[in-house]
Amino acid sequence: MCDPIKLLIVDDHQMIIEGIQSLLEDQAKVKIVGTATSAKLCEQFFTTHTADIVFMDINLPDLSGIDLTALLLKKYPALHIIALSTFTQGTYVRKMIESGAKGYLLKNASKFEILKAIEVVHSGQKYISPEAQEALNYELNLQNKLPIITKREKEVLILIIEGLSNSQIAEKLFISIDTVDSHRKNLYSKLNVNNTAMLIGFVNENKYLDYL
Amino acid sequence: MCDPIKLLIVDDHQMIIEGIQSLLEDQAKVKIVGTATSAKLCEQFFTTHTADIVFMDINLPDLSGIDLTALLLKKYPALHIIALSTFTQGTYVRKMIESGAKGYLLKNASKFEILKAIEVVHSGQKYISPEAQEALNYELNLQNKLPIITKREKEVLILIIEGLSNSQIAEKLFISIDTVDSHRKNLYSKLNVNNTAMLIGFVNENKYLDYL
DNA sequence: TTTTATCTCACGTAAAAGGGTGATTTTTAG
DNA sequence: CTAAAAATCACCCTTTTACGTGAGATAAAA
Repeated sequence: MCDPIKLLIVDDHQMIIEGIQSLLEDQAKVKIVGTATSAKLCEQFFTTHTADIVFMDINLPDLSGIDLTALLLKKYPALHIIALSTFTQGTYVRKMIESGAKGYLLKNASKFEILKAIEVVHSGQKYISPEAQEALNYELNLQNKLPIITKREKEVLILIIEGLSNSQIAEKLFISIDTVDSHRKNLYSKLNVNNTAMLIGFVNENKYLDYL
Repeated sequence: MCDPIKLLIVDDHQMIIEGIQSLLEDQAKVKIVGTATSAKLCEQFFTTHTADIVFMDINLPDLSGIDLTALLLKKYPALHIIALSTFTQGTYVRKMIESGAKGYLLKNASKFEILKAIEVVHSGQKYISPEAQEALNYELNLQNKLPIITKREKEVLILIIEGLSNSQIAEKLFISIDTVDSHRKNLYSKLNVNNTAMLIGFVNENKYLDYL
């Protein structure tokens, strides 16, 4: 038999850490080599230890699991990171995968599913839980349908949402009011709305700013 | 020594259940008499068993922990329910307490805090974790500070948010445009904003419609 | 290099919003 | 019953949006 898989758990919930430990304690092929309740502690861990697989919570007190994942993989590209989240929201799944996570598990995963994810990911493949996969598909589908706006349009959009008038935006961006007006018109046209309220409504409904 | 405290854990996350069990297994004064991963299973539990304290997750697949708490307490008023949540959001804390929960614990609680909560609540007092208490105070504070708008103003507000113009609103409510304009001005004045975007921003930031 | 997209600006018009003030009627609450 | 609050409407004026059209400059992609 080969060496056990070295697992690091990064989660700020003591209950979750204990839960995973408890679920995996009878598994010889997986060995929990450490736990960390913050991004900082996680980074410290890697200065003196190594791991094969990391269970990564998305909500950490100091840094998001998404950013921490990207950061760790830059330093240690061989790491296999599996996201661990309460949420099925497609945006999270997408961002974790984009950050380089090899797996996505929900916190209501069964012992069986946890083990499966570890094995699949350790073998070099990806494992995304069915619910997360579905949310991701939905997300990607939606994403393709959403209109694309330019960098400048996004800047203007954000300032509009903040309640600035065209003239205030113009002042802030050092451009003419007419230009701001043009961007605004283009936004209305692209997003298929015809006033400020509808514009904001569109952004909120589609969590549009998350895509940009 | 007296009988151990009978604890039921209601949470749809296997990891959390395992975690709590693991944290409490060496405690003689607390005995976990059951676990339930849904509201339905929780209700079934009580048809054949009893418990002193219930750890209640807020997000359950079939029914919210808030509603389940109210429902259980109607049937079994002697129960002591402690909410268990990832979230510090004041709204949740408030609603759980309103539903009759005697405690509020965050899922990153330490073993020590969990035990303390159990003991305090079992003795008949309330235990709310410091962070949750703070969020609750903030919530109640905020609630008192939020301006009060009238029924009609609320109707107009909603239509504004939906993107209708004053004239469209007037048509819909069978009143004059000037009247709609008056309501709009009063809204701006009461909520201390001066354009549509800021109005919507205020509503979103404060989840204002939830209070009305 | 040439096309294409983006960003920029201008002008004009009509509609809507933003703001102030005042007044009547209806409802609600003390 | 009476005072206060809410809902209604009117008018004025200024600013901002909304919509159309056109066009030059620049940067990116084919």
